[in-house]
Amino acid sequence: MVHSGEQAAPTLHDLPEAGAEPDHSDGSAAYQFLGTRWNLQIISALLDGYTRFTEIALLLNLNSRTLAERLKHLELEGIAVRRGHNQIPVRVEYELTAKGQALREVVSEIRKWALQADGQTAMEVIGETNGGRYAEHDILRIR
Amino acid sequence: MVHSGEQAAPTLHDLPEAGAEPDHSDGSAAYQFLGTRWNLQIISALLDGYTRFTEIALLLNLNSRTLAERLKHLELEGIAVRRGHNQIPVRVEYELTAKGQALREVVSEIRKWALQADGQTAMEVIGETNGGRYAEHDILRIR
DNA sequence: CCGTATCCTCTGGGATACTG
DNA sequence: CAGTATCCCAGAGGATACGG
Repeated sequence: MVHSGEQAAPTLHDLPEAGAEPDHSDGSAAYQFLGTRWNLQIISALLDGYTRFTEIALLLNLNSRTLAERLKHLELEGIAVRRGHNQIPVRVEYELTAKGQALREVVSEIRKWALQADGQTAMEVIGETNGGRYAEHDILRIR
Repeated sequence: MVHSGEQAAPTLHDLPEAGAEPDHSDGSAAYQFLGTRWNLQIISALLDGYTRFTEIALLLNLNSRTLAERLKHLELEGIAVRRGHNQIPVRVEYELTAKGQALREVVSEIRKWALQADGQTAMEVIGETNGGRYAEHDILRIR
């Protein structure tokens, strides 16, 4: 991408060509989008009120190159908007559009799942380790 | 993977080392997992009752190599189980565990989102195109 | 039918350095 | 601070062929 016009997921908007084969392939654009690395985490961060570029980069420990690309993608999808307050020092804020806010439910469910999944995993671990102590793994952190 | 023990997402189970830096980085394993290409689609397919290997491969237009790897991963995560009926011709079925079934809510929310996202997008498109006809794009297909 | 084994290409994305 | 520009490579994953 860096090479010739960065571009992550097929921009939601796109259809293989009206006359092509009844291709069920690509799977819904939504899955494609949500299934793209970092997108969920970034959205999650935005939902939690993190709006600054650097803030998010630090939070997710994500390099600026990738974050910039993803945010640009979110903008194209109409999921987030960039609001640049031209002042010194530069201050930019990203926030979710209605479409982006609508993902709150999705993220919410994911968090629920992660929690119970953690529980189940913990039980498995407990089963195979002795003592009431948790092993030094299986701690699902939800950002 | 084929090369040296294929392995997609960090197996949910894993922690950078108890004594490491308070690394908030990696983001929850759940996001890592759901944010891995194909996982969501495969789970969605399983939720919809598609249980056969070939069936899923065709449905998602996914090659066997990748599908096999992902399914193996799902098994390791305790999200799906492989049930091999030893008969001729070979017949294998994959089904979700309780942990996997729990993802139904997540998938459900994603579908809802995709639908309304589609609506919003359609409206935008309508706004910039004339006539009541939809442009030949923006058709969100849900797996 | 259900995979595994190879080969091989493409690109995601980290590291690093630099601008406005 | 908020990116952009490069360099660069491990690894995702498609195509193809084969095996139980």
